[in-house]
Amino acid sequence: MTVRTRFAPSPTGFLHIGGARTALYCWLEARRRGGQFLLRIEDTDRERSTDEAVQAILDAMAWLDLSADAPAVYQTHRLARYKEVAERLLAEGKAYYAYESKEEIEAMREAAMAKGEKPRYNGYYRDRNEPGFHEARRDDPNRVIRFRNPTEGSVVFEDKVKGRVEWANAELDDLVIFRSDGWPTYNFAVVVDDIDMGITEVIRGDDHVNNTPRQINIYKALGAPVPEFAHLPMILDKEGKKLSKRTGSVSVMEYRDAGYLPHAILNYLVRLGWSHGDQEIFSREEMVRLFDISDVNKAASRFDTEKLAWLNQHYLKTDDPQAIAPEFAWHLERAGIDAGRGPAPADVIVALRDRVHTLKEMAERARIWYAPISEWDDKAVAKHLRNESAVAVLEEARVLLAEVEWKPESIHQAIERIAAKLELGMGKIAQPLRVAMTGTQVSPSIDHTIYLAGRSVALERIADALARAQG
RNA sequence: GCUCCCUUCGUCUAGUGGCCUAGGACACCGCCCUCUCAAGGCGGGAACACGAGUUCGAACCUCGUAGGGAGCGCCA
Repeated sequence: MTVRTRFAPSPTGFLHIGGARTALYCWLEARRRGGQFLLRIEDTDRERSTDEAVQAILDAMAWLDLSADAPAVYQTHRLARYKEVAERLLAEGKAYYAYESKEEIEAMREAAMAKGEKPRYNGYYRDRNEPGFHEARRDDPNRVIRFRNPTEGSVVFEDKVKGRVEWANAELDDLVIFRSDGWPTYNFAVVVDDIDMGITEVIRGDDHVNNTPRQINIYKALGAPVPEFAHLPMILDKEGKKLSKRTGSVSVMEYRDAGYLPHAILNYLVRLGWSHGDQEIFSREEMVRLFDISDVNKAASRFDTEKLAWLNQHYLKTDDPQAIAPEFAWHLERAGIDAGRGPAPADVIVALRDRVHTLKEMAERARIWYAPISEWDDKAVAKHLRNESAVAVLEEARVLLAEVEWKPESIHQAIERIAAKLELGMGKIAQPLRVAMTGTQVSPSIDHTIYLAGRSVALERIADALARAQG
């Protein structure tokens, strides 16, 4: 039997970090075992689902390059099928109509809580099947369909992450499977879909563990094979609280905006709750080959942006600059920088990748090569430009850089010649030139900084700096 | 309240009864390198929640305790 996993988000917002990890694990498990990864949009909550959210989730999945093996399934397109299955359950006596109002249900819950019991439905209509009873109530606005849950015994399943979980049926009540508005509820739609889609491995967040026994009972009532389950622990924020916008970014696409590479995010996520010995760096191929859902940890883990940043820089440093260039260009544009005139983005990446953790930061630092210096650091000017040796250095540079072959190595040699001629250390040479080229005292190595500016811009800036040094 | 789940350095984790005076990574600190900033190299501090038990021996097994989390919807 082919392994089939699915990622089933409800489109009520963007794809968040936790969802992305769930999707990744589903994708990896399917890939490693030569199976299929499917996508299902759980949009039965018509109040909160939006088309924009669907698109946002699809976009994020595409950016992370987690592709599904079939077009997405939308629950709203499957209403007829849910009705058909519910009718069957009704006909077989495995489900029944109930007519309590929401207020009555609420009162029932409160009464149970007051007695120190678990709030459950009392099964009032469970056995009301005298002739004509339900026909008379066909149009009751409160009519729902409830699942007739077994009352005895227990449900046992072997969770691939949590291990053996056992649940007494006595703890479960008769859940609503069809609402009074004519739409199925989550627990029912999920089971029908997973059966119809041939899902063999249900991988999802562990906030669903409690739903699993109920769902297994529905599988059994339907006579369908029960899939394997794997419940992933939560991802918490730095403080150990539930991830929320208050304490940092939660949306995958916000991380794109912040300058992270998709692969860095994937690598971070795959290591959050899973490991392969001491290995930290995983190519996509290695992830697919080594990942095993059974090796996932049971405990929740915290999202640490600093480690993500380290990984991001690792990939900035080791990936082919040409491969990163398009994403970098996207950030340049986003920063309002016109990359049309100026150095090749790949060259800029090489110059800056040891110095920044994100592409956003890189774009900001790259500005000096694509636009005029907008701001001069007064301290830098005072310290490195306003002295005799600086003037001498700049004058020598103006001459040499006008004729040197325009490549970093030659520029480097030219600078060394200046140092030798003026009998100055590199510090006395590089800093004035750096201030001249950037307006600040921080930049990549001075030869590359000059090279990336291009000859005409470099000479212009030196002339400008000379004016400042003397004025 | 009830049910279920979880607990190794600050963080992510290795560890499945002797290889553990508990390993790696991020972060932090120090030194080296150095034209600035980084990157890099070398080194350092830092953890088995607690208590019983089983055993010749326990981070690993059992039971309690404490702490944390999830769920208990006509939300998903």
